[in-house]
Amino acid sequence: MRDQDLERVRRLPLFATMDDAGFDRLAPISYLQQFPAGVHLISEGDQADFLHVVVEGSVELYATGNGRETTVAIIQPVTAFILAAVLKDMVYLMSARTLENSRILMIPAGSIRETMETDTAFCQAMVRELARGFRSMVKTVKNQKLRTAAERLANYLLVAHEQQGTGGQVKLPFEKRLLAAYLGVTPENLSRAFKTLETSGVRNSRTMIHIDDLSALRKMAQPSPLIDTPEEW
Amino acid sequence: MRDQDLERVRRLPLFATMDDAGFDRLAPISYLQQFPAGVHLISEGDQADFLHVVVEGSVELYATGNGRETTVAIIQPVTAFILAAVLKDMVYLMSARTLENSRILMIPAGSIRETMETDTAFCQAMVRELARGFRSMVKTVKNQKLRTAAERLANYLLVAHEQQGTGGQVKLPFEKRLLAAYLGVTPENLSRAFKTLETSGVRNSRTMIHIDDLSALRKMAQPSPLIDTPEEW
DNA sequence: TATTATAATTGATATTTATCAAGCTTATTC
DNA sequence: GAATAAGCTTGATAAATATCAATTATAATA
Repeated sequence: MRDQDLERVRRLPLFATMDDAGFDRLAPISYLQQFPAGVHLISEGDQADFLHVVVEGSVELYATGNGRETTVAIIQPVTAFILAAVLKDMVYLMSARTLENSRILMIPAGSIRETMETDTAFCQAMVRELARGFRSMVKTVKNQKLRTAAERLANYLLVAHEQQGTGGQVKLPFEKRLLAAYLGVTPENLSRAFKTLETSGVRNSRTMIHIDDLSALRKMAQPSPLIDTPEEW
Repeated sequence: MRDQDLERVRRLPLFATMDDAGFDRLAPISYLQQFPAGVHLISEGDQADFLHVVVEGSVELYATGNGRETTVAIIQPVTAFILAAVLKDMVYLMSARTLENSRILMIPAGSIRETMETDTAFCQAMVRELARGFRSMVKTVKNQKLRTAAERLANYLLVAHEQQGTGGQVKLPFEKRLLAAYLGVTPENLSRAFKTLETSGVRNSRTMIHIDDLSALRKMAQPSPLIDTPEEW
């Protein structure tokens, strides 16, 4: 494992307060691997053997059932994912695949549990991360149950615009069909939702979005910090 | 606080491993209160000042937005709820109200956080409970995004039937309009979903449901342990 | 027991969303 | 640069769900 990657993982809030001895024990028994886009990392229903950390690239968490498939989350660096299954020594509820060339750190699940039992600071960091994940999922449930597809898209664009800080423009970091799956609609319906937002000052061409009237979009979207604000550490 | 209630809370897995000194510190500064049905306990957006535990009765966690309202969870005894907001010292993302006459224990949030910092066993119990909550929310997202209303109802009935163990019969523990909100549909649409399930051997009158053909219902529902199995401790 | 209130059902209609197919645009490969 | 593949848009139609209103059934109250 490269020192540079190790440093980036070390600085992750989840690991930042872990004592040195514990971290030094985990590093040599973990694997850091490079994957191209589209590689299957995890299958729902599989036993959670590793804690995965996205060091570079991005990962899609998705789920299937009743002949359908949906995107539950999109993981950007540097972030661990699906801690819950690891901590409870259970099966994964979601599958994962790389969206682009990605470097993934895999730490054996047993070692994570052992470290958590002896390292109080790590245990508390775990509590914060799990609480963050729980709140994030609650916001997803609210977004899905309380809003139409166009409303979810409008709010997504407002958040992305806020994060990118590029006056009036938003660049989607992935294909539109992935955004559709994430928002819980078909690609055709996402296209129609974009069409609907034209009357609220939104123009788009492929992954480039232009917001010509921010206040009109806000009015349409009715954003709420209890749904839209990304959960921080 | 009655000794009997104290004992029931003590036996909750979240508190069962807490050391005696810590538990003895929390008990005298907590409040146990009796509420009639329909009482507003928590408002989304409010600062999380207490950890709430349902000792008796039941509590609905709901959320509002865009002029709509939905039920996110229904809490039965003995269970704590919305730990995440308490642990991170943040606002509640959900509101709560009693569904029936209920006894609620309220433990000051600051004391919970302090105890977690010093009591390793309690911290680890917290990790398990938050992981359980996270997984439960993931299942809710999957249920909502991957299934139709009739499918969600069918699976709900299968789980309830399994839990009640009453050969071919299920008694809904609350009104149908609450079940509708929980499943993410209007009361009218829930009624139509029940109608749809008649061809799968389901009859109902008010809160009493009869399942005349379990295998037909299973076939229609396509249950999955990755969605339907209630998350245990 | 009768009356009133509430919950649930049913009908009609509107809206949202999915499905299917075809065409267009853009990216990739040779 | 041309051909091919993939992503996206658009049109038509079907299905799912919401809304609104009226009726029926059940529970609560007097």
